[in-house]
Amino acid sequence: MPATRVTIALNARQSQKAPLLISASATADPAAANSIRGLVFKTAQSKLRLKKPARVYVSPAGQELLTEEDWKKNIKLDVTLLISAGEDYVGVKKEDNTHEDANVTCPVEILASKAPIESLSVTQLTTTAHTLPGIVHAVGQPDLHPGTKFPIGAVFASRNWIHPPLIGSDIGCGMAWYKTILPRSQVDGNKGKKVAEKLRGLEGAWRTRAYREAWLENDDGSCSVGEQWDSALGTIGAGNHFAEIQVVEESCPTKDGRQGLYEDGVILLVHSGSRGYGGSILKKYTTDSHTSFEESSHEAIEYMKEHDKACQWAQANRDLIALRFLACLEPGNEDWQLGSSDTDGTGEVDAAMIERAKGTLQQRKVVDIWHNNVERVRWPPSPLSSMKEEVASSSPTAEGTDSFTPNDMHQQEYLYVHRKGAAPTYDPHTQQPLDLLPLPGSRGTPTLILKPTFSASMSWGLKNALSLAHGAGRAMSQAKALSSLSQKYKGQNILEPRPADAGGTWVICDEKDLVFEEAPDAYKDVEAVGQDLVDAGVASIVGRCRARVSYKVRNEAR
DNA sequence: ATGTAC
Repeated sequence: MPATRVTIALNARQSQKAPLLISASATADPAAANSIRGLVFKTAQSKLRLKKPARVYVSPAGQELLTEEDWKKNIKLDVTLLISAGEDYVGVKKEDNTHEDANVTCPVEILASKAPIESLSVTQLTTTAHTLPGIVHAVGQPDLHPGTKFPIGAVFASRNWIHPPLIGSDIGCGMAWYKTILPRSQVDGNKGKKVAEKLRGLEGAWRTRAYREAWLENDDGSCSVGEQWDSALGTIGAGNHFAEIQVVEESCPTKDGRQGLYEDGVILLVHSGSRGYGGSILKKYTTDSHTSFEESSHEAIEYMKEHDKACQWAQANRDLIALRFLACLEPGNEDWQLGSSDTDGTGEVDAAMIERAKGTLQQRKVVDIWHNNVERVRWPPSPLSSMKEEVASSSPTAEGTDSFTPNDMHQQEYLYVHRKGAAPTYDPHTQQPLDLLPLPGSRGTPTLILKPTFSASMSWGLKNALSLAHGAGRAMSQAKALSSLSQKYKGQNILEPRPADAGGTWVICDEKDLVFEEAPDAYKDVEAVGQDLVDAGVASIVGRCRARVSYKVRNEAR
């Protein structure tokens, strides 16, 4: 006997609905243990978030299902059941996809001219901006590309509404740069291969549960989220995540001299997120039909708490990945000893060792940003305090635009800036502009060092929604890259530099699909993406780095 | 992206 597919919806709000398969083994008798009624109520609780389902009506007839006969007669393919918390049948409302808080005139900006933009991603950007409740500004960065439903490389600022799907499952994903003390002579050319060989023992869990929990302690307490997810702490993950040893090939110190990257320096770029935890949060709080929360709702508050925890966890994860890499790269440094597996043998957590490693790591850290998160910000952006000087000296013509002056501060409100693959232009903690941030290419292609711009002409960050591109952006879907690039490079090893290319990258990737899915050809030209940011007046390119060793995944058994 | 969901 096949299962029967029906739709259940809230009687009070019929736009909120969910599909339900009723197996043939469920019985019509509402009093039975395996009743259809029980199944419907359970689904209404989990998918429609109706705490106490009480009555069921058939739509559009409005008949209430009470007796076994009622259930038997009415459970048929594609019927819609309206679930009530006790209230009477409210009748059929006209199907209306537009939310009353949707903003059909929401401005949508795409900061690209040189970088190719697929039309599907523009449709996704515009549709999202115009249909989700509360969106007041949407920006497509030059790395914009289509996602399953929502675009990647996009920023959405909303009033009152929080939309977890716009951040996605990898909450807290981002990038951090750390300095190493290696001279470039140790990573250039064929030396890169030797360095790649040293990168071992990085797959799988790091040390013990007790060590992981100790690593997750921070100033605000603990960001441990339970062993189920904590066990992945210190691992890079799959997809576009990586850790990369790079050489700074050009670098222009910024005028305040705080530039943290020096020419010929060897640095480590870590791109990873919250592993399984972020996805579990998205799943826990959203259903197919319930994806947006008003800021004061209980769900929004609980979601934000877990979101913030995932961001902390992801940051601790990047730090631990860096520690594990540094233990391989600088074996003489005792501060990194903690990064390797526990060879002391005692198994006891050495708190002093953790403190020392964290301290030294923070000294090495140049920048760490989240590019998948939601942040509450004052809007419209005002000249940040460090920018006062430039405000004072800005020309009177610029004042005539929609730019903001400190006098207008009281007109600001708080909005939620949702970033899905978009880097912030400032440090959310200090509220100061970032000196630099990475715009990674892919493997052999350069990573640009960006410096965000703040000026009256881009309305102090309104134009780019206080954000920049987070990478080159996909030019091909994973499926397309896999099929076309595995053909193109058939019989070739694209994980080593070509013999003529001394400046190339040694790639560690023991997953054969990933080799092609993440090949440079699958991405846009990072120089075009960077130039679009410059042309839009939102960033300058202050330097370039090149990867020497790019670590994706290693099969240790090999 | 992911201790995926079907």
